[in-house]
Amino acid sequence: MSTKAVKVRFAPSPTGDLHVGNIRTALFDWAYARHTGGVFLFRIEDTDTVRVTDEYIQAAIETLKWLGLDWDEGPEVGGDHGPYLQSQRLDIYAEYAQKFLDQKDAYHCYCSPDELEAVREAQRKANVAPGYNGHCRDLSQTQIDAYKAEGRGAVVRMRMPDGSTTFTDLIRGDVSFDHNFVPDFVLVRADGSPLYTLAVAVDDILMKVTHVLRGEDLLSSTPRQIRVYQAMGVAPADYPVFAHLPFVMGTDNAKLSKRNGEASIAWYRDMGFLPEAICNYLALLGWSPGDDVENITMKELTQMFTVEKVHSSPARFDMKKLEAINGDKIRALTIDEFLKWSLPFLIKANVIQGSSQEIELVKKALPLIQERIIVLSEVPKMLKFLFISNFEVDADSVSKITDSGSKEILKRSIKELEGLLQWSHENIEAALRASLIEELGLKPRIAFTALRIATTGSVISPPLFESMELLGKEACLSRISTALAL
RNA sequence: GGCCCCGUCGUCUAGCGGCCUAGGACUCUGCCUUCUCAAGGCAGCUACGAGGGUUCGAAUCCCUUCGGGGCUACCA
Repeated sequence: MSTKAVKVRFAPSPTGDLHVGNIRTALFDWAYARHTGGVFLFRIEDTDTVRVTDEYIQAAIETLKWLGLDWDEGPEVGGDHGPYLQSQRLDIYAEYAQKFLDQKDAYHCYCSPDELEAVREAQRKANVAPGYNGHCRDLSQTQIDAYKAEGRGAVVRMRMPDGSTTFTDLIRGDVSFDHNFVPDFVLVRADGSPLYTLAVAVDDILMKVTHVLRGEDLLSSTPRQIRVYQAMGVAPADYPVFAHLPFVMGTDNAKLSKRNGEASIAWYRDMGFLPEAICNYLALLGWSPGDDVENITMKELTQMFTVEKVHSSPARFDMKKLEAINGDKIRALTIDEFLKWSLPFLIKANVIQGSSQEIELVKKALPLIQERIIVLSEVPKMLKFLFISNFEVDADSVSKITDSGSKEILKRSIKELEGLLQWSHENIEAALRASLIEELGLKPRIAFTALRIATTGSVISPPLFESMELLGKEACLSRISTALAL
């Protein structure tokens, strides 16, 4: 790897929405590129045309943008080694496939899928490592002609020489694979389209990628990539360096699914998780800055991140911890930032339409709820009472204010509040405490709960007096009267 | 089955031969604070998968074993 500048790539195959495992990989790729002052390259691996869709590709691009993982080369931003969609590089792969064929590094294989499956089945029964048996490795011209006459299609298969492949994984150390367990593999389908095995290796070389940080599931395919580099004539010193990241698993079982936390990142966005919180949390999965540091910014991540500190063992995804971090991040927001993040949720929930008066009120109310929520989607729920015109008390709270004690509290409150000259939360609190707590001798909890239900409609609300101040005198009195009539 | 990877509290982790009667965070429990809910503060519960070595000394090194996972496609 010498001293050349670092270039890291994130190359997902968008066969669905990016999930947290993909994101974690992207995050580490990005962090490593930024840490080293290198280049972050984003490539779309869409050689699996039946499973990859344009929608998923677009979603992947949007997701990276939303997370703040900006790339230096790739879709939308371009670069000197494009195009960055593999579907637009087909001629390049065809060229290399032909070269490998010419060099006898690869050969045409005429075995049908059924025949191959039969071979594997027999191997499994015989307790032998399943894999291609080399049937078409050294076909004579007459055999080839015969197959062609049969109308058989042919895939291009890479010849794995005897021996073994050893490479140094930055996270796992030296890893070695005996070629007896790495069968000849397919580079090009019978229809002429390239496979991941070909495209990934060709692109990493052509795009001058120096570091491949990817999921652990690709570890055992590394010898195949290296085989392609060899066939391309690349000197070993110019091979990318590999680092296989541990998995992110679900809470209970192996793979992340909707069962244990949503797999799709879109869900987190809709729930109101901040990108910074997601990145912070994901950074802690399989990596640690040490020194008991946990709450870090994106900037600090790029400063501290090193591949050497990445673990080799898998981590389980824990929604609770993500929520805790999200709460921390929300509390760390300035009011203007908090406002910017909250507005879309309020509008989407139809709590406000977005007028400037509404926004002013939201801005005043936000400090009251900032330390009370863990996700942004709670904002509408908590502020709704300030904006609804046809106010109603929560069905399950009604019974708590219809007893005579509560009615007395509400009556007294109206009397006190009507006489208030200046409608500030300090004045409201002082007047109510004097009357309800000191004169009537009520417990604050009892007195204020009744009032809370009457004014906000719920037993749970932002701080009562501040809420009343924001609601306004008229609305408060009107709501209390309405509650009294229940 | 074969090949490969992995193994510290429930979870994420610190630890890289003595500082460890194993630290932090999240969760959970209790308490304090308190107008609800939170936030905050304090306290508590709980871990080196097992068995052998090496060593004066091991969570840290070696071996075995058990357990988990990945790959084994004309998916990536």
